[in-house]
Amino acid sequence: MNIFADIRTLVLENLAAMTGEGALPEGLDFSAVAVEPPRDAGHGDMATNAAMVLAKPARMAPRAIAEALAPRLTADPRVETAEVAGPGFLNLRLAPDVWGSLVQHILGQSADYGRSNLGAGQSVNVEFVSANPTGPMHVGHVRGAVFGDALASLLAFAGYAVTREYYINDGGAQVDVLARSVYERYREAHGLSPEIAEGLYPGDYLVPVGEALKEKYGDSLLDKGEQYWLADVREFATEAMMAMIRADLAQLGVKMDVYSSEKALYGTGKIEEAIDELRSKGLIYEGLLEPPKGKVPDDWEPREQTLFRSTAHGDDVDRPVMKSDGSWTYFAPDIAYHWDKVRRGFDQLIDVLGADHGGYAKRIKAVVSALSDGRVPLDVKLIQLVKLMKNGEPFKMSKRAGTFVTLRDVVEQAGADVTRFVMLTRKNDAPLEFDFARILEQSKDNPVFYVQYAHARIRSVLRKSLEAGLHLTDVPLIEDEAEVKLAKRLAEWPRLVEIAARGHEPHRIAFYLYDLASDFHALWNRGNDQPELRFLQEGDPARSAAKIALPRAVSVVISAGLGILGVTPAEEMR
RNA sequence: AGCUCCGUAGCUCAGGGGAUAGAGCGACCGCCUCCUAAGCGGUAGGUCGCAGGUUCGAAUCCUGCCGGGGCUGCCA
Repeated sequence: MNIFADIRTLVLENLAAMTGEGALPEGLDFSAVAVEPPRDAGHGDMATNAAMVLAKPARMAPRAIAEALAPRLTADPRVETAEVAGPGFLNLRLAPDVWGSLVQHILGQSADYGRSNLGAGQSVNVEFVSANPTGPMHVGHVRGAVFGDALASLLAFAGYAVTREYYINDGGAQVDVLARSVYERYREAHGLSPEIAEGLYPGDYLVPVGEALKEKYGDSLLDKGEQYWLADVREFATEAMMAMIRADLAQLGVKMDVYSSEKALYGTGKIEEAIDELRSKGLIYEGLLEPPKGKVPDDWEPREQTLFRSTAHGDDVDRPVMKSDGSWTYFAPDIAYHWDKVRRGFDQLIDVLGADHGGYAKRIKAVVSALSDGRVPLDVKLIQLVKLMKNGEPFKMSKRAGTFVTLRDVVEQAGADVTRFVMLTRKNDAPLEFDFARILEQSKDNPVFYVQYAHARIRSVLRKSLEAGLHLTDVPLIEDEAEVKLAKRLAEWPRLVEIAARGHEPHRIAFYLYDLASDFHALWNRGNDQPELRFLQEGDPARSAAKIALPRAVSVVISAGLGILGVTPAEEMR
């Protein structure tokens, strides 16, 4: 039940009827007609812009349309008043019992309230994290992980069939570096002093991997040339890293549906296939690239390369898929990977990338556009950097200085719930300050506690009411304006879900929950001044039961919203 | 130089064609014999970076400029 959508339908029906009666010209486009909550609550419960939008195409005065529409709307039992206001708004005030039925509906629907059929079962692939398997996940990855996971949950709630996917970059030079680094730790495990050359990964997290390697291979790899052990060590080390990353993700509460391997694309003809597919569309050619604009590298030499004509699909320059020595660039397996996703039949693709990869968005979009003949939309969500702070001071993160902050550090200090919620209190394209001191504080500075506190208060009331043997009812008693305001907020939930899902913006859920909690706390405090508004009414079980229905509906929505964000709704605050 | 994101209250940020632009923090004034004050109410605080354009209507869309972050051939 989405009241805004329902009333919009009512408006559209009446506009159609007016057309039928000749009160409006034929063939008008009603798609811009909106029914929305007004900015100012004094204007009513919802407003429609129908008259203003239609005035010009209908060649009529907005007020004339609005005045003709108003009595038709008030004929519906749900609409109490419809007033023309401002430049032509039609402000609607709904019948008071609408809010009561809404609460009943929410309690009946429970966790399904707000679930939408927006996606209509379309399949969406959300690729996120995709951190290189060369070390533990650090804070920079956390935001992308949380964002991708919450977006996936949001889309599922909005009726999409969602696949969460991680692309393992295990095919490039960096996994060779990993293997060499682990090999040194393997030597160390044998009592030899490791030679961590410049360019190798120095982190301690590889020490146990070296030991495990010794467990498996004994001393059989010692004093052997790289060609002898590189492939085995690489596979061993990559698997160890992926096990670590999976554990990190699990700690954050992220579970992937599919792990795709870059390495698995090599030597199987899949890259060749993908490139051939592009070639068959006339998008592959041998050519020279212009030097980059602006600062030209000193050692620039024009070289003939195999290029992808990405400019035919919106990119700024064509991109090399093959190096001048004939080997693939990193871009080639990316093409094959996205070709694979297209062929698996997804209706939509989403790539969640760090903002530092922003330069790749256009070429990947070009790939998907070319390989799907423009059929499959790809949305690239860029995640801005996380600025680590401590007491308002920037907190530098450096591998060398040993202040390398891992996902594990963050989750162990702040907890998964706090980490997830805070990471979602910014738009993905805005930088985020993550202040350890502030986040550990259990106060109003911390939005997670604010929302959870509201939920905990409701659960507390509910526990008390059950102890008192109350017979709950789904029929609420809504008297006060603070209660009406809260109910209206609940009415916005389905609409908000659709807006957030449409825009791929899970942060809207977090902000909504904050507002909902705020309305709830306001009502709660009103009970301090006006005891008759308290949920639990001494000696009046029937009234108590009716008063509790509204907060129960609030807890249903908070719980659903937090569920989308992957945050546990607290039963109590300790 | 190009591409891209950002510029809204002292600070951190929502809003992203509609009416008088919002929240939190900070400041100031109030509210606990009470379902958890981890809360609530109020006051003060704004040329929505600048200039044009589109529109009945622009913080929102377009163009240009200014300022800041990120990226910018054969690394991933």
